[in-house]
Amino acid sequence: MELLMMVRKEIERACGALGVTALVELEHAQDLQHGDLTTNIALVAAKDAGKSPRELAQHIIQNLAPIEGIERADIAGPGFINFRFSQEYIHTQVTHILSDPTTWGRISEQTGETIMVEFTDPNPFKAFHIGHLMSNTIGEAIARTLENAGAKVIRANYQGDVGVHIACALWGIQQLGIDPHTADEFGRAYARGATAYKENQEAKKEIDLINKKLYERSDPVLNEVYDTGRTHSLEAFERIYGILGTKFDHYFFESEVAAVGKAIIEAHPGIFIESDGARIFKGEEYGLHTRVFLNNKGLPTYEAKELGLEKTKMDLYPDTTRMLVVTAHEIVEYFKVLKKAMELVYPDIAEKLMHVPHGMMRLASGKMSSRTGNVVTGEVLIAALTDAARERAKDSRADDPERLAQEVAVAAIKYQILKQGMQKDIIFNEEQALSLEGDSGPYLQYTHARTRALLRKANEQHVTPDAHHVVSGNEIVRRALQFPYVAKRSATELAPHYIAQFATLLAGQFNTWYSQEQILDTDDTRHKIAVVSVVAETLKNALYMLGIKGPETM
RNA sequence: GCCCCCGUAGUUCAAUGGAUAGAACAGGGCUCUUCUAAGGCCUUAAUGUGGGUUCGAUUCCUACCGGGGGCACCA
Repeated sequence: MELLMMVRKEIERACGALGVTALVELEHAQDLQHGDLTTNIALVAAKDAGKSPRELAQHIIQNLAPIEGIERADIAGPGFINFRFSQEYIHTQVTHILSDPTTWGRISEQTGETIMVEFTDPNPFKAFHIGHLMSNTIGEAIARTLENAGAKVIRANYQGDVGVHIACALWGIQQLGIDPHTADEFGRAYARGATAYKENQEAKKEIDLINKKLYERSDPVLNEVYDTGRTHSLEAFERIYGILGTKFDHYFFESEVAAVGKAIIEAHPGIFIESDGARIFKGEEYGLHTRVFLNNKGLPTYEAKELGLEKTKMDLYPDTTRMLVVTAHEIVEYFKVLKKAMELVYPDIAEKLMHVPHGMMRLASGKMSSRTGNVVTGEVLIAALTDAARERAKDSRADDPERLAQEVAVAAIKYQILKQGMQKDIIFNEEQALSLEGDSGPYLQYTHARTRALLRKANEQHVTPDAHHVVSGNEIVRRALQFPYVAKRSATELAPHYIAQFATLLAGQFNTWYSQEQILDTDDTRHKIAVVSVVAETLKNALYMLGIKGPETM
């Protein structure tokens, strides 16, 4: 990273000397044939300089002072200037990676920041479906990417434990005679209640009554069912978090932020005006749309609760410098209204808040909906994948095949979500989801396990890595050296898929090399083991950032 | 109707305004007497349409077409 800055400074100096003032963009080359670093400065500045791009590039190169770590600079294509790392630089970097593998890839861009990342957000008494799996996967990866960049991260989970949807579920539990001690059937109960609420006037009245009683906590029998069910629902979620590898620092509940939100609305009558007995915010005045914050019964809606939530977050964690809310993009428009309202009510908090929308998990059969029960639950998907992975794990070298099967299953799910840009929906395809081959999480795990096996063998043979003048596998090492840059981009753009793409590219390069070269028992084994080590540590740390386990054996 | 997101091989996805648009899956053909075949090699195949900006557009702007989401008391 430091070298990149030095090179950029030197280009700027050389350009300045030539009277060229354009912004210098220096990037890692995508195609390593071109070199390691590349700039398009000559193409950008050619017109102003009154020279052809290649001619200008030539002048810039002639003005460059030697840079330590750079072997040479040359012109290519329409006028790119490409820089190549020197062997000494590569050697230094590899030595550094081998001596301190755990910090490899770590950067300091977000040092000093305290960032709260809210994600997953399932509702008790409702199914934990693959949409929640998606939010959890993306949120955890973002959290880890930010931690890698030096930030202190607070993982938060916000859950709707009050409101009509809960009343629907409780009604369903009563109707179907479901035991509130087991959360398995809650999804079905909710679907039953939600359907009845829409289609059946009698049921709607009953459910509204339940909702009122819950709000007042006036019915001891109902309270008992609610409290028991809530506890077991949350415990069921906790089991899934355990499998997925997320540990939350704090759980926020609608029940505790509702009053906070309501108070804020009432304290700002000029912003949240009365209309048809409700309190609304006129988003239209800001090019957005109008939303209801308190309904005509004076009860806080989602919007009001959200207002209370962000305030509660800051009260609890006053050192927070940024607050991210990771959700599906279906609430993008709501969130804009919320953000505008917050800017008027508490601008200092609003400024820190950022909505991070991701695509939706959808089924081939249409939109997933817990209201109709048309959902694939997280547990079902994990179980199906674990079954598939177990078949393979039987023939593996793992000490604990069952554990491996689960780690592979989680990797397969997470990678499928993280390999693509977050904004896009994922059409859930069972066949593809169950695939453990090709461009997949297990592919990365397998490659990692393969590197570890080589390192174990090398260790048994007392072969130590030698980072000097790595010849075979040189291009793999040069690719790996881009890791911190990729990590930086992921952190600043909140886009973990760059890590996933990078890891797959590196793994592919390694596997090709592996199939062509003998690693152990050759003259340059010590150099090759250095390459293997670099790949192993890079993949391990990249997988960690994605929230995927890197087993030692497979 | 208004607002937001998305249109890339048969399919699922990549591509920082740049160099020959990359992978994987599916199809066809090879490859374990050698360090992990969940691997590797070969092979066919794509930027929705029309304008514009630019030295250069998958990327930015615009219109249209297609898909998705949202648009007042659910979340």
